[in-house]
Amino acid sequence: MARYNPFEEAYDLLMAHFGPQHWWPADSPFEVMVGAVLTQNTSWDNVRKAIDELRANGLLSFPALSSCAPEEIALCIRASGYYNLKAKRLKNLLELIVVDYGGDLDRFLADDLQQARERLLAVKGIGPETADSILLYACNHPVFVVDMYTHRVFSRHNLLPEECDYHTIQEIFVTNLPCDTQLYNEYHALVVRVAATYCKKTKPLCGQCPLQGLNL
DNA sequence: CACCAGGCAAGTA
DNA sequence: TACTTGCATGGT
Repeated sequence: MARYNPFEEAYDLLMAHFGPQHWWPADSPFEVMVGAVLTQNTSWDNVRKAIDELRANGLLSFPALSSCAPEEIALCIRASGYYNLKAKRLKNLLELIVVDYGGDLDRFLADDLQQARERLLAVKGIGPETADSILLYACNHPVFVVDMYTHRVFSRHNLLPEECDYHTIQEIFVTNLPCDTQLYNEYHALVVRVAATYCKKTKPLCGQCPLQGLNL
């Protein structure tokens, strides 16, 4: 039986402090995919405004967004920043569904993890975090999502080195945690929550952080 | 006013 | 390979 380790302990502390986060904040897998692109280096408040605007224009479905010109998408997602770039990235993602899955979103959602991840990463504008967010929160694959917050929170608590790339961080977590979609879902959401609450970039340390209770 | 926010790709040397 | 730059809005 596996030993209790700091990464499991951190999860228990975060869960005890914050409770379940009920991620991803979206009404459908397609909305998750759109949000995953829009939230690149962008606050969720701004992303929500953009998504609301897409919804108001009836564009929050694969067929609707597919038949929409990038210029019109850009207008809707203005609030999320980088709007021309992200309109193009959304189009690239939609094109993947058309080319590799015959325009059938459900086929993409049901594809196996390795193939779906390879294909996502081949899309211009989809990097490791965006791909893994889609795989976990839209497809329900057991993928541990890493982001800036993951690195900041855990390096500050000396559980990760200062210099550590995406794949290395991901490996550390998956080798120290059971492979479980629901666990990974809740874990990443809790990391975002604790970072937003107690681990801001400008504030070096916070005594209120529940991870201060880590027993190392 | 400066800085930050759930990245990624392209350019340079 | 390793470092830099562009992309852009809205909140603090």
